[in-house]
Amino acid sequence: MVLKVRAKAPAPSGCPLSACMTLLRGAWTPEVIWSLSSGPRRFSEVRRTLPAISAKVLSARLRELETRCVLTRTVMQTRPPTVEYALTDLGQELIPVIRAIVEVGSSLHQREVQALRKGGSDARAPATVDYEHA
Amino acid sequence: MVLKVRAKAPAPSGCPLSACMTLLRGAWTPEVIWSLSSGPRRFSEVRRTLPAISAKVLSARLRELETRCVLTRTVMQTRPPTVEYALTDLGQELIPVIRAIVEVGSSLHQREVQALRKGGSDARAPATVDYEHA
DNA sequence: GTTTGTGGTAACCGATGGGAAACCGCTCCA
DNA sequence: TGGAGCGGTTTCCCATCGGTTACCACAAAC
Repeated sequence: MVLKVRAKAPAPSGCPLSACMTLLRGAWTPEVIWSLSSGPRRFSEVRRTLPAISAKVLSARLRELETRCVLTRTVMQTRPPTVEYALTDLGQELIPVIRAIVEVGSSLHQREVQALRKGGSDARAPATVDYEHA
Repeated sequence: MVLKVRAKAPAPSGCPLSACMTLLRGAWTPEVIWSLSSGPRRFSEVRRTLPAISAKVLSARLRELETRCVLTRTVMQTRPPTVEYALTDLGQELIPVIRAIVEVGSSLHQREVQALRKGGSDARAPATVDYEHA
């Protein structure tokens, strides 16, 4: 039995685009960061702001973001102990990215509204143009 | 056999964050958009700028981005026929997002360099702080 | 006449992802 | 005595994702 050699690198490593995207990868990741952008929150607080996320995924995201130095996890000496998650400096750097994403998302929503007003049935027509002359 | 009802919506739909992230989802998606940001390119040109992407995935991404109105696909009447991909207005709107991502990626790289200079062995230490007093 | 380049598609297949549900110890409160 | 809330973990399972390989037609170039 010989180990299969991976013919293509999983990530171009040198690329800053892929480097940052690994921080944002995975379901709910931007939402979790966004939820912490207004200040530190506890597990159940984040969960309440993101009602559709499952505990497992939220737990996994928080762990990953911690190991990637995007946020810190602080166990408070209370009874019962509570845990607080807060963005690091690196996490704060991601806020402009997410803000930019939200902006495009909003403009996307406005496009849809306008498309609906205009009639809507051809709003989703394929964008392909066939046989344009060169 | 009863169809399982999806108890949780796959996307919070109203959220502009998720709305925009669906445009960026999937391996290589930001890279492909980035590759087209400097002007229209043909299939094989994009492939050359992204040597590690497979034809299948590039093809899939281009199709998806077309149906999502991020780019247009134009078949040129040449021999042999060539196909040109270009960003739409919506695609152009994504450029600032990707630029922001690249910026964080670069700063990430600088952090790594600094961490290596400082000694590096503890650069990857867990960020958890235990037992902080409330 | 074989290779190169053009722009893909189809089948296969292992890895990963994420949802659902069950479960955990602990403490406060009724 | 028994919830309810805290902050998760574990297991199961299915869907999807993405890489690999093979293949297509056509034309120009070597």
